[in-house]
Amino acid sequence: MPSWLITQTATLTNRLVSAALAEVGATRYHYAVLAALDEFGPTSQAELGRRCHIDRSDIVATVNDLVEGRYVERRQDSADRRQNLITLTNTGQQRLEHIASVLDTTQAHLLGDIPKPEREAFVTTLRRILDHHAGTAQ
Amino acid sequence: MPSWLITQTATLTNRLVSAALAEVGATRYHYAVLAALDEFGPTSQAELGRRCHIDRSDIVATVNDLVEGRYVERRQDSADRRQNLITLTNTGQQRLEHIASVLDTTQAHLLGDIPKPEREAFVTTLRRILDHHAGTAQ
DNA sequence: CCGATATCAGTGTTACTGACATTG
DNA sequence: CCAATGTCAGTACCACTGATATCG
Repeated sequence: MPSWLITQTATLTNRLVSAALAEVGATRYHYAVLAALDEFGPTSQAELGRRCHIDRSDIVATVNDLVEGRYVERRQDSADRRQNLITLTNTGQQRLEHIASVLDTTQAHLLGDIPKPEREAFVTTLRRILDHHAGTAQ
Repeated sequence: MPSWLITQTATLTNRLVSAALAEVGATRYHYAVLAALDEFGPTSQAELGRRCHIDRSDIVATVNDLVEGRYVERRQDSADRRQNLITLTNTGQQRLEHIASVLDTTQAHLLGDIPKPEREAFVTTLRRILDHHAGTAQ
């Protein structure tokens, strides 16, 4: 049953990833938001949520954490005062690189001896499934 | 980042699967335990936990639910009185088939237009990852 | 005494829901 | 008036931890 395999694999992945991130005091949400800011530049919270598939409510808490660590800055958008513009700081940039290197190690451990072509096909399929549901799933 | 894709896919999968199961009043744990009983016959709770990768504590609650619905029976093993032997009832057998058909539909929706060979390769890789960590992860 | 089993109580994370005030 | 945004409180499920009692 593929769905069971997917969730089992995800459980395993989450255990490894969470443990690795916990050692540097981060969470998956922290990484996702930092990476999105690095890729797309200053972004509103609602937009961050859409890009990372994270709920608006959870973005609030995540950004609170990141502001506290001086990894991002939150300021009101003067053009649309409903929105907060979140920007990555230099410290945040370094933080992201650190977290990414930790995740690289974890990834290698997770995928172990899977040969590269199979690994790439696997990633392609994951991406295809997600893309296929991109419209229906926020 | 593969691990991010895996967890995103799992989130999507869980949303679809949980929604489908909720409509028939079931959970993923219910399905896993019923399926394990169908495959392996009467089993102790600890063994169920190992087979399904579910914690012993959670097996207790799951079996409680299933006993309440008359889907399984729990009785003490006369050979080893520490153990409860859990057996699938006829009602439970029907329940399992019903849930499985619901999941089949969900699965088809999830995997959408992925061609069969790619689908099989995907499942193979999932299995390989899980097997590779079978020793380290209970 | 040690190990395995079942149970219970409780924790933490993730994902989500509903409500509200503010702004466009 | 309606829609979007940010915030807060609370819920549900999943995974896990620790303690306890029983039994082999």
